[in-house]
Amino acid sequence: MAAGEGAREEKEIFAAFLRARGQKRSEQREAVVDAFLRSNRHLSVDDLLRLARRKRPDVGRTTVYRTLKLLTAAGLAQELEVAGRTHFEREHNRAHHDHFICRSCAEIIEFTSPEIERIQIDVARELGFVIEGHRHQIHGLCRKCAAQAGSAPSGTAPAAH
Amino acid sequence: MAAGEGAREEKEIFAAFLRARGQKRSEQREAVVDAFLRSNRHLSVDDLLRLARRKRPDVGRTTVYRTLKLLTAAGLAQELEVAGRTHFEREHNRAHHDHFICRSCAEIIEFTSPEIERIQIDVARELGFVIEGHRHQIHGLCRKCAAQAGSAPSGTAPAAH
DNA sequence: GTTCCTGCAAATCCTTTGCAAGTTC
DNA sequence: GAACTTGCAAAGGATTTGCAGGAAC
Repeated sequence: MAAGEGAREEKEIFAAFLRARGQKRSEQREAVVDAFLRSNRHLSVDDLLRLARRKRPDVGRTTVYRTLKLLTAAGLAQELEVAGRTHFEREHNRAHHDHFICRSCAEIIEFTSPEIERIQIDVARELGFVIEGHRHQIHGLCRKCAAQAGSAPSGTAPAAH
Repeated sequence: MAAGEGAREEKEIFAAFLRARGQKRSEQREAVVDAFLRSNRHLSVDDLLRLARRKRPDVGRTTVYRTLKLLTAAGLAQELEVAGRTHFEREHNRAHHDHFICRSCAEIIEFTSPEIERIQIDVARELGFVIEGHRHQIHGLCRKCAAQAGSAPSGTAPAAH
């Protein structure tokens, strides 16, 4: 696993974040944070609970919820709604990206588009809107599932509403 | 209220939709549908319940949920997540649009961008992804709230992640 | 020692479902 | 009359909160 590249920096940020708010560290919290930073995927609360418990079997679900709140507040995590379920992903220093979500296999494919970014900013400026973040999800079928689903020529995108 | 322009057409579509599935009409269902089509805003389930009850005080929350499912299946409504709450908006014959959502006053501003549409389709094609729909929300502060929030020169959009 | 953290269980909140009674066709 | 709808109440599932005990500072 060559996962933890930036993890050190993020852990420091998190530690500073806690210090600034007069909060303390704890073994369980650390297990959750480590598991979260070690992963590069989109995790549900249960995913993270499972991962954290590999290190510390006594981590409770409540702690995972609370820690995710902290990570989000610290700017290290971002919430993401997938099929009604809340997921989280690392956020720090990540290039902005949007998501394709396959409704069949639930795979999440990330993509970036500087053009879309730019257009958004333009439109926001016109409206006087100050952008703080955004959430952009496209749902449909990934290549594999589309192929399985039968004909579905991938060149003809059906009504994208 | 000059609201119900296309409502007639939509009511017909809905009626046909029900017929095609061997389902029946009912007073309550009609009250919900009317309230929904009369509104042009983004409604929560409770909003719609309240509106529908103005016509028929005996409409139950369950019926609102069930009717919204039907409207969505019929392509007349679209789900929309706002601050963790599910909202619905009319969908039929509406140009596709995305949403700015103000985190301060919760106002929802719609915007459209054919460019973004086009780029999405291009990217999807590259990935072999078949688009069925998408959800694009930008959150931040609307002009009013940004002004109130103090300095915040609207020209300088802060880190849009 | 004080303050914060934890897990559990209970409480919430939103949404769905089972069911008996009422409607629509 | 058969099939569909309804509202209620109960069930579900996700997330939050109250609390007594334990850990960090």
